[in-house]
Amino acid sequence: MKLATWNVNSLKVRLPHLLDWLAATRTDVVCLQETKQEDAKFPRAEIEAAGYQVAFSGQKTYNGVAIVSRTPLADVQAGILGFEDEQKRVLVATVEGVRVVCVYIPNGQSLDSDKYRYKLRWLDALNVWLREELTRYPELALLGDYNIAPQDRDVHDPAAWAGNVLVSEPERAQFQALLDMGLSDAFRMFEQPEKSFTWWDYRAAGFRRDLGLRIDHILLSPRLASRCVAVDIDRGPRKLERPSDHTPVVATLSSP
DNA sequence: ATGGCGCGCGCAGCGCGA
Repeated sequence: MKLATWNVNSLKVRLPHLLDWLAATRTDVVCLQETKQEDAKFPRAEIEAAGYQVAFSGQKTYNGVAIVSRTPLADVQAGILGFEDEQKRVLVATVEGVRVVCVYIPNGQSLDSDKYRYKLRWLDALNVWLREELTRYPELALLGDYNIAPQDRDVHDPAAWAGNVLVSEPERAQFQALLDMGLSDAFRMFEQPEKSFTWWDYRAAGFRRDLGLRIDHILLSPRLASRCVAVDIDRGPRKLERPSDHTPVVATLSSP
């Protein structure tokens, strides 16, 4: 089972990339972020015609998440249970016994911003809800754009990023809190190349110069971590014409 | 590098992303 996450930065623009990528990689489940489309305009028919099912929770202009799966999606729920939030950032569904949690964690903008305080409150709520969800679903995968680079090795230039959102200590502590509840950063379970990034700034030729960050992650519960045989960043889509600024991360799980 | 790009909205130029 191939389980992936990809911030597409507008599904309207990136739908051809998504369909080509699914056909080429035969990915079983992909969590999408920043679809930027209200549900009435979601391209459900195109995705279904490609042989996939899809659940989505979107809004105009900003945010928006979706889960695309070759096999049926059950018990779909949008949002963090018990946390009021107008922003569409969370979608959860069960696929082949796996509780798939798709998240678009807030960016935070800057350390002195209200958006940063929202990000930390949001992460608190996610933590509380996930602990409950984990007890109910021992096979749980948390995939998405975390907007957190967990360690300095996940940052092309840690000195330049010091004091910025995505690398601040409180955010990294929140990421660590997810690991402390028993989840594993699946990417780091394996030997990986140095400078492994999932996002590169559109500006200043960020991708060509490899000025990136690793901020898209797949966290796995112990039961799923024991089934995980590989995790890879697929830089292919980032090389296409009009790419998303993020590229997919893919985990391969062996059969239960 | 703190601009530079790309997106949505909507038809100019701004807010936002990371």
